[in-house]
Amino acid sequence: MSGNLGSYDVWKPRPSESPVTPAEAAKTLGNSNDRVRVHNLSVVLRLVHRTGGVPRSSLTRQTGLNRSTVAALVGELVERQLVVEGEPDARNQVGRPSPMTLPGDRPVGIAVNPEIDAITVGVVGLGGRVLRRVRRATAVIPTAEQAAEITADIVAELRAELEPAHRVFGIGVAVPGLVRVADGLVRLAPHLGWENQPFAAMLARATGLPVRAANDANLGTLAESTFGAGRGVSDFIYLNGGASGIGGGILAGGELLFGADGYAGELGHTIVTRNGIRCHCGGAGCLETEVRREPLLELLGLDDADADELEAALLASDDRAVLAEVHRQLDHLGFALGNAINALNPRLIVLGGFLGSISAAEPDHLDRVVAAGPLSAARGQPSIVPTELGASLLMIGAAELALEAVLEDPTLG
Amino acid sequence: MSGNLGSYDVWKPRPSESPVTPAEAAKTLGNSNDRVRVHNLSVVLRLVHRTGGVPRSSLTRQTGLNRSTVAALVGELVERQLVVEGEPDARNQVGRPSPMTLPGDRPVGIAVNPEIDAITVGVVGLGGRVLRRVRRATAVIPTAEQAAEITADIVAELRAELEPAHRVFGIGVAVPGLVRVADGLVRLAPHLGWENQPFAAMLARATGLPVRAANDANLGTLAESTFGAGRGVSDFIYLNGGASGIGGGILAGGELLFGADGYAGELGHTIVTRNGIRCHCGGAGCLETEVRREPLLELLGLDDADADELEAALLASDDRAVLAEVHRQLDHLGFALGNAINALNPRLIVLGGFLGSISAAEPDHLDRVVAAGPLSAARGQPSIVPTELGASLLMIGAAELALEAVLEDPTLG
DNA sequence: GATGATTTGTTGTTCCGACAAACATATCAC
DNA sequence: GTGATATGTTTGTCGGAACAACAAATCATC
Repeated sequence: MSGNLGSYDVWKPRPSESPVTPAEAAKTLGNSNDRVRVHNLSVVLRLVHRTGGVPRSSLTRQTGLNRSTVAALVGELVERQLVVEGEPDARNQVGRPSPMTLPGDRPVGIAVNPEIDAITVGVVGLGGRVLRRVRRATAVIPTAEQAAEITADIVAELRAELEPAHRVFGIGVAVPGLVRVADGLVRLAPHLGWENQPFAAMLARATGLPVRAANDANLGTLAESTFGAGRGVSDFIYLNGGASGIGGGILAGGELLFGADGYAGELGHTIVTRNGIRCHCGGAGCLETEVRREPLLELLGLDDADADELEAALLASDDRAVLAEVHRQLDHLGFALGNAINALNPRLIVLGGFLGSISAAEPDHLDRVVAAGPLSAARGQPSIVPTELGASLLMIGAAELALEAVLEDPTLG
Repeated sequence: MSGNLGSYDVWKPRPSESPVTPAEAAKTLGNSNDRVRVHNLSVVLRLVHRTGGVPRSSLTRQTGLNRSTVAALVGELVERQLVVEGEPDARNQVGRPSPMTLPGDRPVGIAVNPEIDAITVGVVGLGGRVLRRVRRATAVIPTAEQAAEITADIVAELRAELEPAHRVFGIGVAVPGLVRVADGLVRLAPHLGWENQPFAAMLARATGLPVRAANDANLGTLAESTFGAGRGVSDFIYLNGGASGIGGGILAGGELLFGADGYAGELGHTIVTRNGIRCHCGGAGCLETEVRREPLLELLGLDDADADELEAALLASDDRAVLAEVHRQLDHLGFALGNAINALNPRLIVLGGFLGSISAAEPDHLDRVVAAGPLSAARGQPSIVPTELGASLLMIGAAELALEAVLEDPTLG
């Protein structure tokens, strides 16, 4: 129940009783002291990563480990170029100053986000720092093969620049669709027109780097959890409204919820009305068929607008039809959120994209709808807040997937 | 990523970056080797607990630990009377026979389930074995104070019988309502008429034992996960239909999902229709106002019936009105499940109580409804199965809560 | 600005637990 | 019976974290 090596962590026994395969068992051979070491290195590195830099004394407190142990751990991480020690924080406090432990510049992860009109590739260092960002427009919607090829080209160029000063630990892909996280198969990405495309495998072959893939909104959730509005919150729901629909992710018990295959969090396809419009997904009356950006843009007489522009236009408008549409959409959103809150009891709801815009346009409406939901009086309301991370959200989230390997086992470095 | 001390387990870093209080940090003092030991003891004990007994050689394989280490661990557990070694399994296999490691009889947890007309208390040993079960009927619906008093009386009687042969490690309470798991406050138990009753604290004071409390359906989920239909499945949804409504629980990533306060899994209050009947919970059109046992009993001309009798009656009936009502209820159930599946991507749905009955009466109907849901073609269907644990479900689940302390730290024993 | 209190970094030692190797034992197959 | 195989048992080794004692750097106070 309490921490193991430092209160910062808890052992959680794997719950399944699935027999361990010989291959799996073989992986666990070796000295257990090594494991303890790896774990403690991981704990320290994650703390530095998440905070972007902390005094070493703070690491000692937060991990509960001995001063000398933390010194040794940080020393090893410095040697592996995963962290650097910096000048002590200038603060008014008695006692010997403690050197800052900062994320190192060397380790980076590559983030990839294929879209219908472009492929974006980013280079992200520890601490969620986006170092580079390349957006390559495509003439047509790329096939998975084309996307892998284009991405591999960009990655090759970036590596030529980056290495050997930096070390690329892997690639994380944020896919607008259903992704089987186990092997990175894109089961269905409707807007890209991809179905059953082993995109992670393609990209791994083309680049020689380890590749992991997941749903874009799930990775957005991860990013918000580590660096954004969800920092320090162990249970929240993230919902993002984009041009291609509504994506979502669930953080539960401090863990991103993937579900059995990685398809969890598809709150955009929550059915919000029994006799609604048919959705491409096979259902009808999905949240994302009822709550869309287009009707709002049309009513506002806008051609195109990003979330900020849309929000400004909504706030400036006093058109009754606009207000009615905003209310209609917020009602649907509130319905979906109400049921999700009921199932998940989150502490927080984070809204991104145009969902943030319509919520900001009528700040109290959504709260009221949610408050009218089941059990809300007894349970209490989660706060509803906008995203904190802007354009870099997906880059950070996807890179997190790539950097996870070093964060979990810093001796890889 | 892989296991630490034995592949059976994974370290999971605590995700929140909340600063560790000095008190918390103090708890983690001490030799880290102790921690490793405690964890490995815990792993072995849990394996024995879950399986009800395994050869020691199997423990070696499953944990990935060294033979000699496992021998030492089992030895310590035997010394602490948490497990016993038995005769080797008679099997046709070369090699020296390995002694069976069986759950010890000494450690027990006490399970409590307050209901509107009775309080049930059970004594459960490791391996989910229900040793005793006392049901004390009450003339009126008990208040929290009364329930605590009655329970304390029963517990005192049981302890007089049990001790010192057995050792009671704590009390787990399954409450039909919203329970704040952190401190066992019963936030709202509508049928009992309890509101903001610190039931766990009351019972702890009255018995002197550590008490934990949680929602009954959540504990049912835990029981099904450890010993029932959900064994070995890391992502499933459990839904139970009882006389007082519909309760649910979610197992996600191998962990019971409690949410921010412990109110997660309230799928009985999923809103399934926009203009439905008002529910006591404050919402309207909740699943449990639309899907109820009473209309079925009425149509069948039954006065009262348990799940099995209801199921038999449903299967025997050829009344059109009955069928229509079953379909109506399954449609609502399918709607709620469809949205939950969409959010959580479970591998399995476990139905208990009369929900299992109506599903069994029309086996394909629910599957069809769920299959028509959003993204179901791409995602694939979870299987829908009935519960495996019968009357002992809540006893086992609640006791699990009590035994969790020893399972987590066997050196307490 | 010296002095003491306080906090933290540094160094050498100790202790504990898991592993490894060698041996012992019990079963199966022939 | 004999060999192969798997597992229990015993003893020694090794690694990592804790601990203690000391050193260093800051603040507070006079």
